[in-house]
Amino acid sequence: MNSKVRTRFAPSPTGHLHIGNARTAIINWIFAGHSGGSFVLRIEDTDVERSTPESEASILEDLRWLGLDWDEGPEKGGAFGPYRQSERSDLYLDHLEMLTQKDLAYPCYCLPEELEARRKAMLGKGDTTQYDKRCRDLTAAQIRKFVGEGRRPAFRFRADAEAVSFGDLVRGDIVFPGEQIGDFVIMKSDGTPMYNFACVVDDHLMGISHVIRGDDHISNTPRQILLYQALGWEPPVLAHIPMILGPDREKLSKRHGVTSVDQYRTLGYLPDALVNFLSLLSWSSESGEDILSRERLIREFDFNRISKSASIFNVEKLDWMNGMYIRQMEVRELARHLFPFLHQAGYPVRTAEEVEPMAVIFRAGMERLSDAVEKFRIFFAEFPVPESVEAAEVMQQEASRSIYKSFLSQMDGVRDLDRDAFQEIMKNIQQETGLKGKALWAPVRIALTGRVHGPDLPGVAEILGPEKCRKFAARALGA
RNA sequence: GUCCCCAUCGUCUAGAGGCCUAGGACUCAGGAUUUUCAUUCCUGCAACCGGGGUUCGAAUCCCCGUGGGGACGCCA
Repeated sequence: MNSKVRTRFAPSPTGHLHIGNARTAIINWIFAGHSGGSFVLRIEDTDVERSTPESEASILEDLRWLGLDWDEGPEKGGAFGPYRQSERSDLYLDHLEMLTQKDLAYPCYCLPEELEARRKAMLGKGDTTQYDKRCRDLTAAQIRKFVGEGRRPAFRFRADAEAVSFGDLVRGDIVFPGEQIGDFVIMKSDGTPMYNFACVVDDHLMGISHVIRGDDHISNTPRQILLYQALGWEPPVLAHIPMILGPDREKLSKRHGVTSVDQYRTLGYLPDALVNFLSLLSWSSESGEDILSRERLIREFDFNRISKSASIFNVEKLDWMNGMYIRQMEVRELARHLFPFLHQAGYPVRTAEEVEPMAVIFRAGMERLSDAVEKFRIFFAEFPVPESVEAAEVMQQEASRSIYKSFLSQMDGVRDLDRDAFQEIMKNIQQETGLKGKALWAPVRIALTGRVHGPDLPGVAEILGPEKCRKFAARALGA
């Protein structure tokens, strides 16, 4: 008996990586790390209609961006491949054969339209909508007739259990009445396997020890348990984690707006913050702390600390957390993260290095990386434009004009304008004009940045440099 | 409709019978620091869905309601 922990994340490539799936991936990744096991990535592309290579590529990219590296899977290989279900057809066919041999699966010639009509009728009567088993025991003649009509069969599992129960790591024992489970399709008429079937075959063959997935899969589980039993296999340990809901308390979906990982990346969220935040939905550290490094997440993870109830995605807390990560990050690294946003905004930045000083003075007020576009504008504008009536008014005041004159004369001949030099100049202006505090600083800030508020002014002036400072002050006087 | 799951501040949560006049975090309000804003720090507002049990004692255990969610596909 191999006791090594193996978890898996099995997305279907039918769109971008969704925030809810990302959370599932995170827990799987964390638990594998926690147990010293392996994290397997498997692509469930059995839906020929909706699966696309582009989606697969984007999901892989998002996973990598989140830092959820997989030990086995596409582009990585491994001893249990292939890792795309579309490349494992033979396996499903073989196991279907095993089931039909044992008469646990049978061909069903019903057409989708026929099934749909019957399902509607059942729903109208208020019954459980499940297959009426009419193809269960077809005679050879009946089969010939269907084949003659050109029908290709799907295969259904013969579900006769009285009840199905299974243990769940977060919920304990769950029991489903057998009559609730109809004869479900395991192989489509086009020869591709259905989710429940492929999932069971692959999880077993890939040696998956723990299946950790969203609790919307709970009602699938009894069907899968039946398949494990039919195939003579031991089911893996199951853990159904609560779902993430939108603000309206419904399953998070596209109509809730921003729900995919790539959108959060574009908006300026850090992967560390997103991973930390998502891991805290339905899970909490024993210490009660919120800011947790990946190392701590991995070390402190415990299924006993996963709550059973669904949680609502609360962007405000993510914003706060992202700000915390921005503030605690090394400046060099922050600048590297900021660079693409500034570059894309059209600012003439050449290297991440030249962004560092700006990052230093503005980081305290940032929640998202993209905030830098707006905040850093003052460093790239040809001239600062007063951004409010208040600013414009202050600039016109007589007291401000005397400050600007004094500032200009103080700046005469200044070549290096570091913080201390600027501080010195301000002190001199204070003596010259008799103005101090806000009355002194606000006009200067407005002249240099066009704004009433902003970070520490000496720092701003240092980055602007003496040339611009002179130019802007003169402009303020002339305006 | 049927089945399954869930239920503590607005939100994320702590709580595994007495440590609970229910703790923390986000948000919000007020204050301190500061040339402004922000950061940081301090203070405050704010919750055990309802009803029955069990028990000396229940947010915690049981039952029934109610509410919410999920599933019921030749989707995953």
